[in-house]
Amino acid sequence: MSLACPSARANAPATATATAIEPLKTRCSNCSLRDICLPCGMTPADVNGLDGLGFNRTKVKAGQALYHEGQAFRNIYAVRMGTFKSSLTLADGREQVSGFQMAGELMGLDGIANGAYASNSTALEDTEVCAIPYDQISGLAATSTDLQQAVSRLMSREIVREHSLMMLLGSMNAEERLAAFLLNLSQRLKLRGYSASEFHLRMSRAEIGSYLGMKLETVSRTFSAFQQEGILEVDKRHIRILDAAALKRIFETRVH
Amino acid sequence: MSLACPSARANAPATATATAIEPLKTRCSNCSLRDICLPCGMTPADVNGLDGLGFNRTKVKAGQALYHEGQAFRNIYAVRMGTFKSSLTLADGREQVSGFQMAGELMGLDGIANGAYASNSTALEDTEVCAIPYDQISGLAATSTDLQQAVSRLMSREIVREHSLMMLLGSMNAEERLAAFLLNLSQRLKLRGYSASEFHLRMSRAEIGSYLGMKLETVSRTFSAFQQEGILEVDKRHIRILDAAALKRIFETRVH
DNA sequence: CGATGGGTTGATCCGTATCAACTGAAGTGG
DNA sequence: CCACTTCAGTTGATACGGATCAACCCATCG
Repeated sequence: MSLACPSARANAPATATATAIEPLKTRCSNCSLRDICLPCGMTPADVNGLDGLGFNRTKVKAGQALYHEGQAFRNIYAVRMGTFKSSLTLADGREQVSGFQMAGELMGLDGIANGAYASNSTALEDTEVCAIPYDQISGLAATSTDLQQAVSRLMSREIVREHSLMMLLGSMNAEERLAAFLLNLSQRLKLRGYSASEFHLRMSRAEIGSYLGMKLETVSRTFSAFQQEGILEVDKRHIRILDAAALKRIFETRVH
Repeated sequence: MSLACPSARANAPATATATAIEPLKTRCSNCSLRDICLPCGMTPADVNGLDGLGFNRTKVKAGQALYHEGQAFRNIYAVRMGTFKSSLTLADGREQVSGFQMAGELMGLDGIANGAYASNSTALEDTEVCAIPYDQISGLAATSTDLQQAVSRLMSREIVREHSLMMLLGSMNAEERLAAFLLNLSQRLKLRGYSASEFHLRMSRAEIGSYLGMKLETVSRTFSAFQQEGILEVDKRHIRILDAAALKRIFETRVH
């Protein structure tokens, strides 16, 4: 529902787990993601300030971690390409997925609080990120109210996003959860120029289930139910939304 | 688990719903909450900067709203005294409680994203808050890296807090949820100099249930179960923790 | 003194978890 | 190139935790 507005560029010291390739510095001002990433809403002058930093671009292969819980916090990351999942590790070793990030979205903001990342970030496919050194960004923020506001807005947005997820987890049933999830994905893909009605899921049923607070079998069954009702066409991870209005109705009714 | 660190002082324009009384300006530097509120971690010099702003103190009576969803965002609020609940309004009018705030904790950070509060804040008892005008604070932040960092840290902390709540809602059963809730309360009360083992709940069973994603009857039953197991002594809203270790075990096992 | 609201407890029902069997696709090694 | 394994996903049968419905207690308040 909210437009994310994170950053995308390249050039920063590689983190422990990420493979640092292509140490080319990318500039925000001519990045294709500039309108949905960090510079979103900033004046051209301030975006030029960001250019001066020149962020490192890093590739992360499918299945690899960008950072881990507890690892020292250095960078905020902006997704340039591909999809990530954020997760927490439970006491018994199982993982709880806390979000999925796509192009233009920021990751790692939870590391500011304690100087260490509070979650894991894992690539769901071959990806590319901009590493944004936090000390540089906050140094620059001291001279640019604009940038400072942009970062604050992004963090606030993350808080709002989590609010609505809590609402979902606290008060919706399986169908409502999956409907909300699909509508959210659809909307974010659309914002990035992809089809809103037909797409490929980058995450497994188990990951969707973990994120939505339900078991993978229930996710699978709910997909099947939607298909039976003519709302979706589902073939493994390929999804086509046939009746978006019905999905919205399910989501908005939010009975239960 | 994380120490909150919001602000407490007084003197700002009253918001629509709050009763503006005592327009005395409070100073952070000699506020008793200074170590757990906004100035936490700041240098004395920067705290003096905050003093210069002189925040308005506002009283909010039990049951009254401090702000509503959609209302124009002006201030961040720091609880000085009493307890608040934050909530979202669902499509069907029911409310979903998203948090409880006590002395030293900040409210309203979700308003930065879109210039309007994204949640409601309601006093659970007679309370007092410091209204911190956001434009003043961000103006001052431009000159003080310290303050800017403090605000960022606080927002990040809020993100981390919500992460763990999502974890709770996504993967814990009724007993684990209530155990986690009680331990968290206990710990926050202790941090504020109150007893960690005996306290008075400011919220109803229904509010606890909404927050934890369960029905009020289930909350009540779970309290009874804990009492039967000798873990708690429960008399309406008066709680005494008899076996904190057992509570921790329930919370940490996090089976399910 | 009746009304109201918060809380407890019991009986029952339903949604989702759990366990299990199966399919198909992809990867591995002889 | 084909058995074999492995993994994601689907589907069925059953179990169980918590929701729901309902009755009741108690304190507060007009």
